[in-house]
Amino acid sequence: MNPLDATRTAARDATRPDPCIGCGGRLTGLCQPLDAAALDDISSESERFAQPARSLLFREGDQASRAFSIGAGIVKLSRLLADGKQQVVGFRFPGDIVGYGASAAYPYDAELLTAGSFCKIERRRLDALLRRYPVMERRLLDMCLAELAATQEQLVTVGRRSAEARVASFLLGLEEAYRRRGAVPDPLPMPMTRSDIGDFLGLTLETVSRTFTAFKKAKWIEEPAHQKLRVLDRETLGDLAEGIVQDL
Amino acid sequence: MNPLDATRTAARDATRPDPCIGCGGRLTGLCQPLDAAALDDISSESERFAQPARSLLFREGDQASRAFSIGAGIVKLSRLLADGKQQVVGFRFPGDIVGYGASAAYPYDAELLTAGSFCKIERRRLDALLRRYPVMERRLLDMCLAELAATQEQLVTVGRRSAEARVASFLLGLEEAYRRRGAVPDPLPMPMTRSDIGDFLGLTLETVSRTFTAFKKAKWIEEPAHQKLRVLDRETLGDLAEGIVQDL
DNA sequence: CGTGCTATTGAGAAAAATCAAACGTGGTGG
DNA sequence: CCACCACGTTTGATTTTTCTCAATAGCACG
Repeated sequence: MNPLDATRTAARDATRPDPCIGCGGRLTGLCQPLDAAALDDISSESERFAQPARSLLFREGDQASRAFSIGAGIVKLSRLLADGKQQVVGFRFPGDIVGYGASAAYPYDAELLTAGSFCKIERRRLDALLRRYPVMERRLLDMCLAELAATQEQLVTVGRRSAEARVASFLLGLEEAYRRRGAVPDPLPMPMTRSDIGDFLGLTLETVSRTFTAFKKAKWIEEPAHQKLRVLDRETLGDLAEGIVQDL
Repeated sequence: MNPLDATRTAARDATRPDPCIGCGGRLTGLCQPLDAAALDDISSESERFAQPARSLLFREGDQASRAFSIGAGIVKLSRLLADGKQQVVGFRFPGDIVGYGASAAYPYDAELLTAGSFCKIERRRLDALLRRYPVMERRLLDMCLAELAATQEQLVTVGRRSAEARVASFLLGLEEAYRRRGAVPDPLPMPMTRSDIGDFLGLTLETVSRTFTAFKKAKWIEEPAHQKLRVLDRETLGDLAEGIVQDL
């Protein structure tokens, strides 16, 4: 299970006029299991919009009255602590649902790392849809279970692995996140800063930077341009992530 | 959200002859929203049993063909890494569901810290029940969302807090876990070892031990007996957990 | 009454954080 | 269009926290 992306999505045969929640035309999100009639029904309940990079989808503590489905873009979910430190809870990709949780207020900030397009739905309405379409609720449960598994995996990474293992794990996870959604771009877009990555892995930005430098020197990765990544030695990074070897 | 226990349970009016899944007579788990007819239905699908302390409910990698509901006892979920290190993913309490996840194999060991009693159900049958009783599926989704929030909270604790803050957070979380399930026993049973706690918090057992000693010296907690805990200064521990003060 | 865990305590080592400085670079405005 | 500025990144020196290794002590259980 890859902590970077929570939901698993299977490609679907038909290509329908992009209907609604979590479907960037590829029908890969929450609506994936629905039939045409249901999709029409749902379109009327939800609203699409776009936002620029670095803007906030919502803030920690805001009333959690809306859920969002990512059509395009990458979202960072993060909590700010009393002493100013930050923990990134996860990154979310197209097809993922953001903002649907157990509590009445959002438990973290959601910030766009890239420009993005979304589908917004009132929580109340989404709950009604879930009652009406049990396959949709099933799908949401499966997405939630996948996200839980990913978060537990991330807990292992942060709790018990060395700095190099954490960074290796992040890099492979990023690649895996793209793989799950279809073809892997080459090079991979990597819109997160060293600071974002550090806050995700429980490390400082300096440690992340040093580790990137070391990985580049070792030719395990390269950064052909700003915010572009190419994984050159998947094998070694995997061993490093697992702690089978502890190089550097 | 308390990372120690994932599910929130509301007390219920009627006290029925203990029916099935996750109901230690208190009807607090997955079956909480069901009516009498449904409960009868479900009883026939599930099987009860008990196990002694320190035994395994299942092992990481086992075929995940059964889910378990905890009637009594405390369960530790943990992953073993290649280098022998261990990460405790969470502790589970009566009313919680264990072993129902996204993947075909269990992603962690489940070990009883105390003697426990359980309700076992084939995954296939549980899935059928979920289709038959949408309120049950809804309940499972809510439990999953709560568990996700708790795990994210734990990620913050492990990723960004000091050793003392982590231990303080654990102690308050333990108390909160009991509070959620009714009256808080005094003193609190704390069946986990220093090593279990360390593996939960991403610390060594020595660091946990030292921190406990310091907290006892400061009179913020006491251990009136082996594996018994009393929280004496909730206030200070809370400030410490939040990083508002960094004592010691 | 041993014996095997679990816990405590100490000393030293190591990993990562912190503090600090300089460098690139992308974006903005003159 | 170019210069400048803010921000992200890199790199180095030093400090701190926590880990590791080690030895002892306390208990529960057989």
